[in-house]
This record gives sequence, structure tokens and C-alpha cells, in this order.
Amino acid sequence: MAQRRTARGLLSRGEIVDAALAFAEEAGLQALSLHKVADRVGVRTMSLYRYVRDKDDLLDAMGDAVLTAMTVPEVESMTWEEALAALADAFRAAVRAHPHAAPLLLTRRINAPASLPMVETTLKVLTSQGLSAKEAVHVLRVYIAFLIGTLLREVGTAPTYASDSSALSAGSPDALADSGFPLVADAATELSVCDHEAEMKFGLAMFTAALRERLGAS
Amino acid sequence: MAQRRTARGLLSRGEIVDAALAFAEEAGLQALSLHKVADRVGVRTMSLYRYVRDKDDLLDAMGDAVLTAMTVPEVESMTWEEALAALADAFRAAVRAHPHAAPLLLTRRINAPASLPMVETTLKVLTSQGLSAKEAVHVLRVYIAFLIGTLLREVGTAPTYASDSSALSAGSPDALADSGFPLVADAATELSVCDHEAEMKFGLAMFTAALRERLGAS
DNA sequence: ACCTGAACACCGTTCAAGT
DNA sequence: ACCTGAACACCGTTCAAGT
Repeated sequence: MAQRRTARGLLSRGEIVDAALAFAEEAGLQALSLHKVADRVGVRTMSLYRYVRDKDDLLDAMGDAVLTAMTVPEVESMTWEEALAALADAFRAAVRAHPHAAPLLLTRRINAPASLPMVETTLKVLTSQGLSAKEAVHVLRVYIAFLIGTLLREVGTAPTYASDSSALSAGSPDALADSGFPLVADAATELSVCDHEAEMKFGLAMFTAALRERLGAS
Repeated sequence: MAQRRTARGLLSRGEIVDAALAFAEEAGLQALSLHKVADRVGVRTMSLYRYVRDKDDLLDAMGDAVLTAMTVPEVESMTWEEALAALADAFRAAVRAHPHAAPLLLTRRINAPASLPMVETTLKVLTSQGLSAKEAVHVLRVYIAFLIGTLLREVGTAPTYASDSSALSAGSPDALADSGFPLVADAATELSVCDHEAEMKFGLAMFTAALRERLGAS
């Protein structure tokens, strides 16, 4: 073991985080343990503690890494509508690259510097349209809340991408049709299918419409 | 122990779920274990397995219970704007009643029948304004994504309601001002404060504006 | 039918010890 | 400085056993 280590060079925080991310995508986040990560990295569990304060610290670092890997688009030459769509796309791509790790950045406190490039660019788009810093922050929060809710739904199809089209609520159309709720029954077919990309586009269109009105009013 | 049991009557799934919810609010979700729940209920760990398949099954039941406790408002006499606001309010109240358990219903798959009353009422409001079942489902999903993202932010101030005003991203205004991102620095004050109720209202207003436009167009 | 004792493999984390 | 062995209290879960 010590040999394999020296052969590969020193252990590092980055190597540990990468191993943890790889493990999470293979086996799921619940299966992740420091013991398993250590195994994968070829080291004994306790060695991790030189690079990682905690299991929680590791989880934070994983979320951070996923967010850092996001490529923030160049928005200079775009309309604001295109820019917001491109930002959403880039965020979605980063999340989909690590669906099992995604909850770490979607649900843990985003206090990471890693989120700032995206925030900065979004604020640039919004303020370039005449919003004040204050208004831009409110609009940013609505935008992010929508993105998080939408991506959580997409990625919350937790176990290993079970099926591509997943229900909003109860499983089968039949269960919904027999639920005893007339409008749910009417919409059973629609409710039991979810095209994540289309839903994202639909929501972005609503968001854009609302923002356009707000911009016009100012 | 057996005495205490028979004195109180039989153990039940509901009693276990209630104890688990109470424990989660006191000690946090990460501290929740079947051993601790059993302790609280006055029983040995293994007794729980007669009422609960799994720890996961218990967590599902907890989320379900929180959602079931939601009082769906009577919307008959309201405008659709008021109805959507009342629904959001009711959902928010249910979530805030169990902030530590909230992630269970906000991030786990909502396949629960418990969500159907709220879905039914929302669909009623939307279709009453002339939306087709299909359109109503799309709009519903945007609405729910926004609510989930927003409430997750509010409640994600995880540990025991640490502070009422919480940051979107990096902690202190100072850290944001020194982040090297000019627009983030400009908005540092706004970014470091978050009035959750006001943000919810702001987002609902945007959602309502977008929906109004969509209704007018059809 | 309902609860328990004993036991399992596994977990996060510590501390003192090796090189 | 970096890694490890031994050990800790605690997990989720099982199985066979009590009443």
C-alpha cells in the first residue's frame, strides 16, 4: 500500500474527491463511506483525515467540485433571453454530469465560492437590462429556485437513472386515474410522463415572459 | 419496557413516525437512527421492524406525514391569483412546521398519494382559467419547482434555524465584497440577506404575471 | 401476535504509533 | 510529514427466541 502510494505520488484532496464522485455515480450517495473511498484510492481509511476534516467536509467538496466543473457561458454576444437559457443549460449540464452527486449542490447550503461565477454572470445579464442590484438579486433568486426545483426533479429519479421519463407524483397512470381526484385522473397521462428538457424550456419561457414584463414596466 | 408498552397500548406505525419527526426537529435528520427512535418510543430497536420495513420506509413515512398535515385551502371563492398564493402559503406552512423533516418531502420522490389533494386543487385553479389538462400540468410543474427551490432555501438554513436571514451564497457581506466579482461585490448587501417570505411573494408575483400573459394569449 | 437478546458487518472518528 | 493498526461507540438489519 505504502508502495502503491509512493508510486502514484502523495495522496491529495483532489484525488479523494474524484474517487468519491466516481464512487457515488457507481453506487449511489447513500452507499458512500469513508472506508469505501479509502479502498478505492488504495489507502487505509484513516489516511483520508489528513486531507478531509469530516465526512461532511468531503460531501461539501464533492458538491463544490461539480459546481466548479460547470462551464459558465460567454454571454456578451447574446440577447438576455439567450443568455439566461445558456446559463440554465450550462448548470443543467454540470448537474447531469454527476446526477448522484447533484443533491449535494442542489440541497446543501451553497456558500461556495464555486457558485460565484454563475451568480456574477447572471447578475451581469440582469443589470445590463436596467435592473438595480437589489431587483437583480430577487430575480436571480427566483431563477435559481426554479432551476434547483426543476433539476432536483430530473435528477431525483435517483437510482441509477431508472427510467428516463418519470412521474411527478404517483407512479403509474392507472394509479392516478383511480386516485379519486377527478382532475388528477383527467391528467393522468400527462402527469405520468415528464420530458425534463421540455419542462425546463417551458419554465424558462414563463420566467422570461415575467421578466420581460418587469423590464418593460421600469 | 414491556409494561410501559402494554400500559400505553400497542406500538403503532403512527406513533413511530411521530416520534421520529419529533426527534428530527430536536436533533436534526442526520442524528436520526432507528435505535434513537426506538428509545424515544420506549421499545427495543428491533420492535420497529414490525411496523416499518426499512429506515428508508420510515423516512418516506415521515415526509408523507408532513405533507398529509398540510391543510389545502378552500379556493372556490378566490381569484386564481389568490388561490395560487393561498396554496403556496399552505405548503410553506406545512414545511415550516417541520423544517428538519422538510428535505424528506422536498427532495425525495413525491410519489405519495399525500401530494394529490394539493395537486388536484392546483389543477382545478389552472383549468378553471381555461388551460387544457396538458398545459395545466406543465404550469403546475413550474409552480412546484419554484416552491420547492424556494422552500429548500428557506429551510436549508439547516441547523436549528440558525439565523433568520441567511445568505444565498457566501457567508458575510465582506466575503462577497472581496470576492473579486464586481457585480457580486456591488450586490453584497442584498445577497447576504434573505427575507424568505418576501422572496416567496416576489417569485409568486413573477409566476402570476407569466401565467396571466399565457391565459390572455389563449 | 408482538416484543426482545444476541449477533452480524459496517460506519465515522480517535489516538498513539510506525516510517 | 504522511500513513497505519487497533480500538471506540454507534449504525442498520438478521434470526431465533421468548411471552
